[in-house]
Amino acid sequence: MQKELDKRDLNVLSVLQNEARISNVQLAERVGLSPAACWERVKKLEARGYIRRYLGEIALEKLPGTINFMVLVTLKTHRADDFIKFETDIQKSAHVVRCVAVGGGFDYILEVVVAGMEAYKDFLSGFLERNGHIEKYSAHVVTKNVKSQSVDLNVLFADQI
Amino acid sequence: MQKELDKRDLNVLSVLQNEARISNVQLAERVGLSPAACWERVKKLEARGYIRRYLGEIALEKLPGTINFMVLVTLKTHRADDFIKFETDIQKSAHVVRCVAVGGGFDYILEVVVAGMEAYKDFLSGFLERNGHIEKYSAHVVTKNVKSQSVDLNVLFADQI
DNA sequence: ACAATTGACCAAAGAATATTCGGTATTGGC
DNA sequence: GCCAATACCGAATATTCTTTGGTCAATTGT
Repeated sequence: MQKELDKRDLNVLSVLQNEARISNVQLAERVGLSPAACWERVKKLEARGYIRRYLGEIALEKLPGTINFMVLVTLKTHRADDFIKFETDIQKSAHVVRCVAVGGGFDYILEVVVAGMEAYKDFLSGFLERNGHIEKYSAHVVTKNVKSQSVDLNVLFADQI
Repeated sequence: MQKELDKRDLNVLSVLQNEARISNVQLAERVGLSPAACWERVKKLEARGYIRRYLGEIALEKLPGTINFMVLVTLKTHRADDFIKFETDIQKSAHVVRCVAVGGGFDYILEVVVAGMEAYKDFLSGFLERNGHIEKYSAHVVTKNVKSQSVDLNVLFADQI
């Protein structure tokens, strides 16, 4: 199995990234392959882990009463064990939709979705306060979704395409 | 056209959110509808704007040299015009994949993807420094993608389902 | 150099799916 | 009661998926 992605692979990824429900026939046309060859490539990209999954972007703000907020978290202690414990807790919470570990000033950035003010308070007092590992946090309600798009692979790897 | 989402709509959204490429036949089975009825529902949900689009989640960290980072931004001034200008700039940058406006302490949180150290520095010095509206910012390199999942609509609206 | 192997590709075909269409039942006004 | 609107189903056609077998070119081992 080859190690790198060629131009066509990047092309396939680039299309699927933005139009996950495109038919294989159309995708094949776009990248200049026969449907069968294209299908093989997609399956391989999936198998090799370049495509994690396909998801529908739901307009959560249209659902009544949802509150979206970001939380910056600093842990008390920074041993490997502390990180693991915190991250397992995060995985369990259905309200945390995203969590990245970051460098510089604090440790994690979370994105959280709840279904109302009550759930919002419950999350902060319940989940965060009860978690013994957290030194401090700051919660920031999302007031507007300014932008949410995929990386343009053609821009990102302009030199390789 | 009805205003609310019924139990089945939430069900459909819940499935499509996580498995955007599921076949309509299988989706119909899961939500207990005929394929035709299910198809109509999906099309309506799309037309009503509850489903924004379908996207493939690409494992960017597997692509060679990509750097992912978050930026917290505070604007100098806070008139409506300042926000608009900043947001238009954001829309133009292919490297900014996400931007939310937030309350509490600072104004925006950005998520940025670049293809190497050089592009990273270029972004900070170029895009951010040159933008006259920014008072201060802090950049935080993402060291680990701890979690990235969709909201569980069944949990979020447990009472309504 | 030269098989043998491998991988990517294509065309074709059968299986499965999407999408359209007509028709029925239920609902909510009027 | 009656009409219109809506949600649904089953069936039919158009399109697609997925498999299969075979060609070709590049790669590998000898």
